[in-house]
Amino acid sequence: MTGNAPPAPADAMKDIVALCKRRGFVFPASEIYGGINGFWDFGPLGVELKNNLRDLWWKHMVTTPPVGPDGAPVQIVGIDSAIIQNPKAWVASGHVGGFSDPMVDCRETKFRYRQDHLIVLKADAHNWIAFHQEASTDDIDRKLKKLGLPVRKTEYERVPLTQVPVSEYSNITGPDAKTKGTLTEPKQFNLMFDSHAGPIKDDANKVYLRPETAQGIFLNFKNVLDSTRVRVPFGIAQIGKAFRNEVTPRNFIFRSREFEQMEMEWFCHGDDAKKWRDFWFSERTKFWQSIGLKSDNLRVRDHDKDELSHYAKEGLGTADIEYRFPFTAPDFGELEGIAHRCDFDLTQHQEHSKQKLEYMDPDDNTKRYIPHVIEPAAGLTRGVLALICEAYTPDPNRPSGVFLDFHPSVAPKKAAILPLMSKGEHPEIATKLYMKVREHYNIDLDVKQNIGKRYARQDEIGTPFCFTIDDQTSADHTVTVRHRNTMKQDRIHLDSVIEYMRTNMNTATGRS
RNA sequence: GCGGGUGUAGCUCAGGGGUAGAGCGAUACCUUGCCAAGGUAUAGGUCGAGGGUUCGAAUCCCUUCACCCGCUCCA
Repeated sequence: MTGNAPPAPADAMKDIVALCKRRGFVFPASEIYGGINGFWDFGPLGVELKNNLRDLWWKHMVTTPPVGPDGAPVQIVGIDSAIIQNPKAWVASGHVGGFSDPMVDCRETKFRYRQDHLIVLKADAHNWIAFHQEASTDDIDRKLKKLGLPVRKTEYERVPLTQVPVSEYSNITGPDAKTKGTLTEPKQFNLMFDSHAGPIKDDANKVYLRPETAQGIFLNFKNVLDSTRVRVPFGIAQIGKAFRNEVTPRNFIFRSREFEQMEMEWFCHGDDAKKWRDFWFSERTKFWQSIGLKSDNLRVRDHDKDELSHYAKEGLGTADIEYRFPFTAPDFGELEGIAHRCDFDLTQHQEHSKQKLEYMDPDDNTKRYIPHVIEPAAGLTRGVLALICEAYTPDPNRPSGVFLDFHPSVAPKKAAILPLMSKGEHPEIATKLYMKVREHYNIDLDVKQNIGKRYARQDEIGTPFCFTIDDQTSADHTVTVRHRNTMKQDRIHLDSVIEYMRTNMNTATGRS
């Protein structure tokens, strides 16, 4: 509203959160009870935005999947599995054993470390020094010197902290500490929520809320093969809630404890994994660009070796599609990971379940193998956040001071019908038009208040088009189209509104 | 989990032991009719929650919750 410059990125996040609440995109969960850390509710506009993204993903994956490298459309089917599965599934997947990271705290420095990241160097019987496993020899020398110990590191015994009994922690000086014995005993941080199936609360009926939707797909691999006519290579897609008991939920809906994933497991022969990984990496990048993440805030990146997950150690690794969120800038945050999971999951489930999960080549019955998996796994919740951040556009030259530059395909409201006056025949014509257009598109009808306030409101929720009925409408059956981004207007015939929206829906930004 | 900050009307914020405030917004009506215009009126708050001190607490003290920033962490 004033002539101020656009807010700095860090401030932008504050404004975005406020806008999301004010206009009904995202509310803090159970807010009237003081909220609950790590949980968020989607409001009337947020759910439309999220559903749009969800439906577009499903369309790109399942309904109209892309054309593969060989020129034929690829084959992907969908499922919707239960959030709670037999707990053995999570033992097999590695989540019960591995989805927890024992942590040690330093009482002196208040730093916290992953126990399995620390190495202990035994300088003598009672002077042990802990280091991060990646500490350079220079770092180690400097630390030894500072503590007055001889610098002879190659001669010292090196032991992972995980192998040091807690009773001997009193000998250890922490990585950033000056005094001995400040490391606490390791604490378990299991990231899986658990519950109990049935009324009795004991270990026998302990169950877990899924920390990823992927496992539900692997558990149904055989069912899908047996009930459909898919042949390798093919994909199984799923969208749904997942739960992680994050130590520190942060950054609005970026890392919450309950979130939504869009995952597709692509089953192929191990020899073809590289080809498909590249294919999906490229397809998934195009997808995000096609729905509006076009700026250089979107980037693609191959994982470093040390980031590889437990299932990808032997494979081609993971490539990330990342977005530069205001709170990560100038860094990027993960939006989607395209992982080569090898045959890890199916092999694990075959071993644990004792069920044959091999694929038999239909052209050659002697060929049996466990397919490899390429997994494009995207965060639906994070996608929504990226769309909002990308759309957020401060503009001091308009009454709202800001507008959301959504691509029309994701905009929660595609258009608003606005009678210029709340009296006379404008509202009647507007209502008629609204009833007609709403059969095709999600739109608003707004009658109250002066036209400027109504345009401002639509700007703030990112509605691409406003159709306004004025006195000329009753004379010659035309309405004005007001474009969100430019605030410019055209006049079109009343009967061509739907056609106009159809032709402009996929391309229109109003910038031209 | 640690350190710092914040919490008063839908939003932005002022107040700082003695009847709860402003601007914007919302609602109704009037006026106007293409970019948050003007007028009149109305509604809306147990000052984040709980406890304590006090004749009296939004204000002082303690506890707690949530959010933000920084650490830490994140398949």
